[in-house]
Amino acid sequence: MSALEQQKEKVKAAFAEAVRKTGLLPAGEHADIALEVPKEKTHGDLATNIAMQLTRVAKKPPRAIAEALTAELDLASAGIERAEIAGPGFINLFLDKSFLRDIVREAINQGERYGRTNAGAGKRVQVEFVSANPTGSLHLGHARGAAVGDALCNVLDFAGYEVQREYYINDAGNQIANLAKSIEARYRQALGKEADMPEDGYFGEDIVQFGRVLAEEKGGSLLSLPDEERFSFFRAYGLERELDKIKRDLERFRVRFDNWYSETSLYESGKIDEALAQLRKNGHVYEQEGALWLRTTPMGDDKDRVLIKNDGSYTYLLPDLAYHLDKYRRGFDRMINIWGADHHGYVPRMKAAMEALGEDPGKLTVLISQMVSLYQGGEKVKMSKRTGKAVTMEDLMDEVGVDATRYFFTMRSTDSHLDFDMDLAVSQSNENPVYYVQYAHARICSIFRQAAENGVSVPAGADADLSPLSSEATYDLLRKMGEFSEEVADAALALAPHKIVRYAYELASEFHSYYKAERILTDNPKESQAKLSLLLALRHTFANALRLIGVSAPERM
RNA sequence: GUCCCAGUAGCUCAGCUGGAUAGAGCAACGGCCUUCUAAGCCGUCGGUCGGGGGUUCGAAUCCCUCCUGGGACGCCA
Repeated sequence: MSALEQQKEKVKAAFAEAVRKTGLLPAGEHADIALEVPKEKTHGDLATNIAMQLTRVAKKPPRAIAEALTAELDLASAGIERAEIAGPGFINLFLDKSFLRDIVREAINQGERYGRTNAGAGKRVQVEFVSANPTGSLHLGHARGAAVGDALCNVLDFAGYEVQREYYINDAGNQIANLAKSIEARYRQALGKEADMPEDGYFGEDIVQFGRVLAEEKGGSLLSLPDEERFSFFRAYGLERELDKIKRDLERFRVRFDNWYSETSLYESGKIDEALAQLRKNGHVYEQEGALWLRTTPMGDDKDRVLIKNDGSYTYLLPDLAYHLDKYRRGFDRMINIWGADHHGYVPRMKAAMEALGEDPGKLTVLISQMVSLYQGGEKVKMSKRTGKAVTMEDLMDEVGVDATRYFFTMRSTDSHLDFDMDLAVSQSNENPVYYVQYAHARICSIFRQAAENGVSVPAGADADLSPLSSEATYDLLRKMGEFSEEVADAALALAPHKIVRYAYELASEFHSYYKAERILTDNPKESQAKLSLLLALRHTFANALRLIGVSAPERM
């Protein structure tokens, strides 16, 4: 439990006792005492609205309840210096500040673990994200999904969940056939022959390259292969290279998956047939017009869905629901999917399918990663899927860099449309929030270097005398620093990694103000040591927060 | 037509599990470098929280309704 949480527990216990003494609640009932850190400093270190919450049961005006409570409150046991009643009935608490200094020791002792919580209690969570078809380069939308998904996993892990990152590879079905046909067409074109691209072909530059390379390496020899053999050659060739490219892009983006799950393996292991049998057994399928349907409407879907087309082939849904059933069977407490906005209409049918399979759809959460609009030079960058002209993840990493890209993609809530301003992301100016946060970390490191140059020892542990840390500016900074683990728990609960980005920014803001207000390396060695300890604690906090969102913490800038 | 997301300061967005005078960055304006990085700090200006109704001691937050923008509605994936 963090220093701040411990302090809160003490205050809660004191209030619980006060509630009992006043007899405001019937015996045996317990009030849920909510404590918050007020936005306004004049409202104290902690505040509670308990008096307002109790109005209904106690049948008294909130301020009267607040007075009764504060009269019974044991201030000393909870480290409270004074309690004030304010506004409609808030009780504002001004605390003995020693708990703030405890935060410094806590952060130094825990180091790269500072901020960890056990909110998740070791529950097993699986997060499936990106899962782009291996038919072309990862683009903008995938990059956002990758940034958000990885940050979310980091946050969940930090909040005490056991996390598995998974990528579902759609390496079966139509789109792969189209990939093979597209490569063949480009290959023929590279040989100088007439060849039309398939209707739903892939028009990316990468495919053109494959054709060229093959024409160079193999000449026209592939054309003499039997149809089936030729097709499977192009298929395997494309799949391997596209998947390889995806893995390289993600690696460079600092995203690693624990498991790459192949759609083809579902066919081979018989899991599709199993799922189908389960659906039949539960009585949720029927035949109509030569196709096999899943009855999803009773579970809230708009219409029933086809599982097997009248030509005998599977729709996307069938392997996909078999895949999700397999996830359930693997025993996760919770499964989270991150899907692009264009797939949001798919959510109800997947949930319905899970219900039809007899599983609890509540264990599956689909986060929708909303659309991204790219802006450059004040203009919206236009893209065309048809011609394969789109800004790829690789382009972004080349032009903007991994740090800024990840920061920008994570800084907004996942389900909000995102305007990505490339000029801002690359600008080395005070407008760029990435640098603002990274600079805070670099600044601390710089002070440590300065200290070393001056022959001042930089504390390695948490044993310095911290009593000199007693200014208002210091307290402001410590308050923010102490909230870290609660922010982590909050972000995990809300599946909202952008909260960590905001937190890091706010902490940086507090630090920059503090830096301006107080000199660290002073003539007073005791003071300098205490302040260097504070900075050491802070450095851990910045490093940890940045690590959660996948952004580097540079030592100099 | 149905469903999803969004509508908060000039711009981009937080806040939305109900709480105090609605926050931040940018932009605009005005200050701060003899001292640990000015990629920084301090201040000023700026809002009928899309409109209307309801629930509540209390609504940006919950409910209903309407309007606007974006997206999805295939035996494609």
